[in-house]
Amino acid sequence: MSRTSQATLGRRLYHPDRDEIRLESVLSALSDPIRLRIVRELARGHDDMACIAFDLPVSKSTCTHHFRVLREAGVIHQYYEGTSRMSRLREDDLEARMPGLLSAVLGAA
Amino acid sequence: MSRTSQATLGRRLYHPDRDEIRLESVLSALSDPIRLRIVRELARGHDDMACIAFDLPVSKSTCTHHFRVLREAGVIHQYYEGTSRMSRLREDDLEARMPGLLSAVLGAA
DNA sequence: GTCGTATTACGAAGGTTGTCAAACTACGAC
DNA sequence: GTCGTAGTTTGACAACCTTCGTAATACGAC
Repeated sequence: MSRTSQATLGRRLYHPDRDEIRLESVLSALSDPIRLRIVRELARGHDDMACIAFDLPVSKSTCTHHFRVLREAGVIHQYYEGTSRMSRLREDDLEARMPGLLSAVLGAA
Repeated sequence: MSRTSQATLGRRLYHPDRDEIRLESVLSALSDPIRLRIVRELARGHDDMACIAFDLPVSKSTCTHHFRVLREAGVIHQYYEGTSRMSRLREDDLEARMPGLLSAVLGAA
């Protein structure tokens, strides 16, 4: 304990490198309606968003779970800002690895 | 019994209509490595293919299962031809419902 | 330090998925 | 008719996924 502001750094969040992002994982991450909704909101979303801003119809722990799946698949980037966890779409990385995929998903009915 | 060539017709295969194809189902269907491999082969594939032509590293029943998932998601169309079951990508339907998705998936690493 | 907020971690229930083997059905060739 | 080939169906199993509640943690404000 002790070290006060180390904690934020201590809470490490795994993010795959750009070239570690796997198509299967991304598709799988996007195949859940709640996660799709998160991604759509992030895409519409003008700015990075805290988890709480999404107002999802699930419990807090389930929410954490879905954000983790998206992050570990490489779809979103997350970082701590005070007590909140901000999320941002990894649009550039996705576009580099699977060109057109994200926009096709967002554009679909 | 009796009616000889009725049987092929009797074995009905469910296919969703074009406008029943759901994004989540398609993404989920494509998120499995074996199914992705099937789709890639079909896309490269010049012609409709029988299941056996794929030479997949799984048992027959598992094979049946994967083809069914693809068919019920609306990704492929299947029909009987003698003792074989032929498969074909529903490229037009997919393109109409989720433009660019299939080619993005096929183009990805 | 204490308190409140945002979030994570743990553990469990319930459902779905991928896999197989064994038994079965449908068709074509003979 | 019989035989072989292609595929299905059933039933099983382990692994995973989604969900939750509860307990714990990290930070900001006081």
